[in-house]
Amino acid sequence: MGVTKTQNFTQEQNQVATYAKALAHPARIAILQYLLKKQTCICGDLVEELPLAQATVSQHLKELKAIGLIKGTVEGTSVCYCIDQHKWEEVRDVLLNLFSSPVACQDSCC
Amino acid sequence: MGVTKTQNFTQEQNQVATYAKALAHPARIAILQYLLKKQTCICGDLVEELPLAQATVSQHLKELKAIGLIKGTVEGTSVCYCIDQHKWEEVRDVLLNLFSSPVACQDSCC
DNA sequence: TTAATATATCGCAATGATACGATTAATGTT
DNA sequence: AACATTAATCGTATCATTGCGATATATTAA
Repeated sequence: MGVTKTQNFTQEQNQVATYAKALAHPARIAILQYLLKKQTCICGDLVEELPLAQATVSQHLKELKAIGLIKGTVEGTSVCYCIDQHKWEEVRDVLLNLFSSPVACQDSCC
Repeated sequence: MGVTKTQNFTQEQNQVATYAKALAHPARIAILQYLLKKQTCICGDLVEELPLAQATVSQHLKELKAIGLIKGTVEGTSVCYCIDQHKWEEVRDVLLNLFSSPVACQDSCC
């Protein structure tokens, strides 16, 4: 059917999956890394940094904005993008919460 | 086109995206949580735990196996599933490495 | 050997994601 | 006002993902 049965899973499971999906494309990772590296808002020159057309970059930015991981502020003819610190830490914590669980099953168990 | 231009991004960007994609479905999160909770291998009763058909569960397991996050051992008529500790820690570290970067851009900057 | 049980794979249908050219919208410049 | 610049949106093509019934495969039990 191609439709994820979201309603049959817990809120936490859906949240982790939603955050992971936002990170599930190298272009979006590249955008986040660039925003982190520059230590400031990026106004404009994001398209030149990526090997994708302007429309495609805009679409990836839209997805990151949709979950609140980045925010854009109109600044003249261009738009300044920032990582949203609160959401950034929330996503980190949600992922960390899953991966903080120790793996009990050792090599010998099966 | 619908084809991700993988070759135009760095290995690290693709790695993060690949791991994130494996986590980008609530059913796969549910599987991992169940394996963590049970503190041991799970032999058989995974299908009953999920609100999905057997074929669909098998497919999600296949995806987790494809990146090495879980491993299956044939045990009689059933298969025992474990989380692979090494891969688990690697995925955790790769994600943590991205999210350990501080967000320099504060509220006031734009 | 035959039957039962459990898992994987196949085939199909429906929806989602990716990519980009073209267009639109908004702002600044002349 | 007219033009230039920048980003968002639209339309469309293509491939990927999700889901499940049906079937194949493998092992155990009778």
